[in-house]
Amino acid sequence: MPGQQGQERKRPVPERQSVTRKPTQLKSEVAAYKRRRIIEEASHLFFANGYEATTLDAVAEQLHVTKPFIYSYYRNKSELLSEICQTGIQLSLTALDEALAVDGTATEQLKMVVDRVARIIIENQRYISVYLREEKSLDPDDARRIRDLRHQFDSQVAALLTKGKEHGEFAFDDASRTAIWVGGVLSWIANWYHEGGRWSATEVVMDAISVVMKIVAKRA
Amino acid sequence: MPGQQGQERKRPVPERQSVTRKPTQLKSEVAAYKRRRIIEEASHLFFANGYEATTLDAVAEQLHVTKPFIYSYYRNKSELLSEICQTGIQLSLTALDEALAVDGTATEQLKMVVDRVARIIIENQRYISVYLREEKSLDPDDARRIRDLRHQFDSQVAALLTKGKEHGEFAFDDASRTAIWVGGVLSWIANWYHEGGRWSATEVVMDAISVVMKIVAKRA
DNA sequence: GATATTTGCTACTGTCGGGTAGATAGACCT
DNA sequence: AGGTCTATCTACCCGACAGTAGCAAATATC
Repeated sequence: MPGQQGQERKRPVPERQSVTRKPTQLKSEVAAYKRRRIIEEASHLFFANGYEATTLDAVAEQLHVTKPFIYSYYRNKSELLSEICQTGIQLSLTALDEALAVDGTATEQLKMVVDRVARIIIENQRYISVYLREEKSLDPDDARRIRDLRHQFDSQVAALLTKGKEHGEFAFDDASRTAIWVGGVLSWIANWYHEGGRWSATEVVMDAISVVMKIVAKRA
Repeated sequence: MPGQQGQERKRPVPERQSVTRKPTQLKSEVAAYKRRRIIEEASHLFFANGYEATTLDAVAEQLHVTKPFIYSYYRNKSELLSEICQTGIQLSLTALDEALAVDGTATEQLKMVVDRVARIIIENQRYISVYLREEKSLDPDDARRIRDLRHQFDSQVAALLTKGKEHGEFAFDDASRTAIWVGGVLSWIANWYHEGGRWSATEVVMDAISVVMKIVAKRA
C-alpha cells in the first residue's frame, strides 16, 4: 500500500538517545503492522454491516484486543473510516498510474487501465465499497482530501480519452462526462461482484473491458 | 406511487357502524397523506446524512411535529427505511413496465426503457440512492422482499435483451450479465447526478441511452 | 353543553456506544 | 533487585437516541 504517510499516533515513539536506531525502527514497524491489522478488520466489518452500525468493540473483538487498544493507534472512529476510504481510491489511483506508465496506443492503454483497476477493485472490494457507500460519513477535511484523489482519477482517465480521440481512436461527445461513465462501470463492479458468486472475477473484468471499449469506440 | 398496500397503523381506524362511509374514508386519506409526508422528509434526510446518522427527532422537526407523531404512523425507524427502499425500486419497476407496454422493436423498447427509467431515477433520486446505499440496514424480511423486486427488474431487462438478440438486433455474450451492466448504468445515475450540477438531466439521460445501446449493439 | 374518541404532545426510560482515566503487567535498564 | 517505561486492559462516564406511558387539547357525538 503506497502513499501511507506516517500519521502521528497518540504516543509517539521518542527516538531519543539511541545510537543504533535499529530497535526503535523495529518498534515502529510493529506499530505500523498493528495499524494495518486494525484497518483490515475494520474494513471487513464496515463492508458487511456499514460504518455507523459497526462498533469499535466489535472491531476490537475481531482482533482479540479491547477498545482502548484501538484508541492508542487511532484518534477516533472516523479516522478509521478515513483511512479505509483513502486506501480505496489510493489503490485504484496507483493501479491507474501503473497502467498509464506502460506505453502503447490509447486503445491499448485504456484496456490496460480497465483491466488493472478492475482487478484491484475485485481484490480490494471492501475498501472500495466502503469508500463508495460511506463517503457521507467522513469528516469534512478527510472528505475533501479524498474527493481530490477521486478527481485526479477522473482527470487522468479524461486525459487518456482525449488523447485517444485526438489520435482518431475514440469517439464521444465530452471527455469528462465519458470518464465519469467509465468510472461508473468500475464502481459498479465493487457494488455487484461477489466472490464465489455466479460469475468469476475474470468474466467480470473481461466484461468491464468490453463495456468500456464499446462506450468510447468509434461508429456505434 | 402504486403498490401502496395500506399497512395497519398503531391505532387502526375502527370503521364501525357508519352507514355512509365517506367521513371514514376521508380520514384514512388524510392518514395516508401524513404517511407520505413522513416518508418524504425522511428520504431527504436519509439521502443527505445516511440512515443510521439520521434521528427520528430530526425527521419530526422537519415536519414540525414530535417523535411520537411518527410512531403513531409507523412501527419503528426501520419501517421508514423499508418503505423508502421499496418506493425506490417500485418506481423503477413501474417505469420499466410502462415502457415495455409500448410496442416496437427491441431496440425501440430498450431506448424507451432507459429513457423512462433514467428520468424516474433523476426525479426520485433520493429514494433510489437510499435504496442502493442502505440495503444493508434493512430488516431481513424487508430485504428479501425488496431483493425480489430488484430481481424482477433485472429479469425483465434480460428478457428484452434476449428478444433483441433473437431478432438479430443485439449482440452480447450472456443476457443476465448484460442486464446487470444495464442496471449499473442506471444506478450510476443515482449516485452521480446532481441537480443544478455541471450537467443537465437531459444530457445524462441521453448519455445513458447512448451507453446502453452501445453495450448491446451488434458489431462494436 | 356534556361525554366519548381521536390525535398529538410532554416527559420519561433504558440502552448502547464513543471516548477516557487510571491501574497492571511485562520488558528493559542498571 | 529495584526502578522506569511501555503497552494494554479494567472500569467507568456521559450523551444521544429509539422507543413508550400517559396526559391534554381538539373534535366529533348525542
